[in-house]
Amino acid sequence: MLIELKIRDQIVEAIEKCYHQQVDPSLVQLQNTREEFEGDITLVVFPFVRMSKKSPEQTAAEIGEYLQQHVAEVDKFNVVKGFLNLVISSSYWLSVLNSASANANFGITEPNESSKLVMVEYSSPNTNKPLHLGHIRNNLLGFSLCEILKANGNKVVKTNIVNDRGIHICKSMYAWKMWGNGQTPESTGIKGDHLVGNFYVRFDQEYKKEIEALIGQGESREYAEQNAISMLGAREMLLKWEAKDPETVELWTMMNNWVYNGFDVTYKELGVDFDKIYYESETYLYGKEEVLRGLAEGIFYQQEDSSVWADLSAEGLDQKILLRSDGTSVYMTQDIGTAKERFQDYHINKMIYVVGNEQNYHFQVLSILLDKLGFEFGKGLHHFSYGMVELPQGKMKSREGTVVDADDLMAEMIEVSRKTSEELGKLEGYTPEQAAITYKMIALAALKYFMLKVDPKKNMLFNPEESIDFNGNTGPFIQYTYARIRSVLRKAADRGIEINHLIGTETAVGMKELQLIKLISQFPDAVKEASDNYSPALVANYIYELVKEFNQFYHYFPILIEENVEIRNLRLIISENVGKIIKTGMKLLGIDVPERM
RNA sequence: GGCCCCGUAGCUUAAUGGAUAGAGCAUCUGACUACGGAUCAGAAGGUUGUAGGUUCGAGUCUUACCGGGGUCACCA
Repeated sequence: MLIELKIRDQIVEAIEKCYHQQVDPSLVQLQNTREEFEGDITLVVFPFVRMSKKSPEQTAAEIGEYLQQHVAEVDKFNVVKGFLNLVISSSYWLSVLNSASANANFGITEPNESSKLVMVEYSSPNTNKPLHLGHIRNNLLGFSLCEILKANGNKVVKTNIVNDRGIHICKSMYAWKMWGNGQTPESTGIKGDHLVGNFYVRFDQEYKKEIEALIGQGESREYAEQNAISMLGAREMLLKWEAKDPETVELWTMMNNWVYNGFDVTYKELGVDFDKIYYESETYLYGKEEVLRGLAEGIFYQQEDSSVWADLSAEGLDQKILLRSDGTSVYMTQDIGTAKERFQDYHINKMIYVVGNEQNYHFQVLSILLDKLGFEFGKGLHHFSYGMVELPQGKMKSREGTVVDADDLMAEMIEVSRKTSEELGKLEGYTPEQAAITYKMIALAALKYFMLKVDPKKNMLFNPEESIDFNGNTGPFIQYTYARIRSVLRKAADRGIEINHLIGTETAVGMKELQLIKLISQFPDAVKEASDNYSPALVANYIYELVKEFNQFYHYFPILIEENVEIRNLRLIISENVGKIIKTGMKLLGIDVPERM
């Protein structure tokens, strides 16, 4: 808010004039006045009593006096304990509403020539099983973060690195070859990623049986795990794949394509996308030369078995392996390589990894290693670390069948949405296609808002039994408010009411309207804070606050029926702008809003 | 065990070191002949895990402990 800057400056000046002290503007703590007190902006005066050598009350009164005289927008003030509550003139708030109203992109900062280019990596699935609830959180956070960064004037490259190689893929391949009878997505009607996932499960079942059999024959568990025939088969496939054996590569290509086609459907349904997809099969050899360079430069060291390590004890961390004794890369090695590659390919200014908090240590180490290798971006990389999604019975475990599948979850929610909509009968006159689009829009809003409204850093609990609510602090609640606003605006147009978009700054404004205008004025701050703090939840919380306030207003005050034309116009403008912010804000969360629901 | 994160109402959660810890769900009560009741209002529900410390002021910072999770792989 512009007014805050002005007031901050004047407070610094007031203290200089009244108490002859220099104050750092950052010491000036301004906050929104709490609802139970009169005022709009509140100064916390405690930090200044040492300078004034007077009581908090007296200090506040003196600063208030000064502000009232020197800032035209400050109408009056009151003092409660150490808090100076400033009342800002309604004409100021109306001018803020006018400028918000005149700006179709209110709250959004468009990128320009000098904008930073940020690459965000998110999603990053394995190709041996379908996406689940954990991936949903990752995808929604990643997508929303990108939208928020863009809304703050950054250019963004959305990227996804697909883990399409390794022993886990070979397990599915082996199972398909052994027990698949040539099944395909077409022959079975099963979505490709699910079909491949089924074979991954099948592998595990057979493998377990083999282990038990070997133990029954008197072998140790360890031996059995290493020498079960399925495991040997999968390992052989991995070797063949790395040797580029044509038959193995062909099988790998075919099954991966099934998975990609399946993922595409899920991504589309979720509404997320990428500008650039990396495949680990193409990047897994990257990084080795960087590690060898580090070794040559004495940054890393080699053990007798010729494995290469980084010593991070100076940073308070452990030893970290970078190349195996057979000279092959590990995960960390690849990440060093891909990081370098990305900065070269795109000339990005910043790299953000959307990866769960179980990898905090990994990214801490990655940052240090890149820095040691002399890459200036090492220290600047950001691990957007988010918490796990837990079920009532704890962590999701594929072995216990508690994994919540992404496709199933979305389908179930759409079904709930359809039933609710039909019961309420709000979509009469819509074609089945229009109605279907709306059900889906509502279901996804429920899911997305549910996951995005909580602080990304925290673990969250998801209860599939209770499913997700459509009432209260939810996506559909916000959509409903939007639909209502649109309905009012449609009716206004039907009745030939013309909206005058320039409000006279002397218009009489009620308390509730003022409250809403203040909230409207804070939208740009919410967008900025969401970016500064990497938190879509801040946008969600803001929208909820705004919508709750609007619903109260809507309940108590007539809009179209209001007889005073000036007030009616003001209320229409407020409604219009609240609607605009809901739409823009929800877009930042990757959520669409319907005209009717 | 070392390191890291988290403990807020029955449940899910909010709160740049600032005023009486704010919501939603669930429970109970009330409000449609105004513009959409997927709404609104009210009631009840809290020693912010426990005990100290710093501060004019602590859910927030700090120490110890208790409880939960993560991580410390020649896996990714």
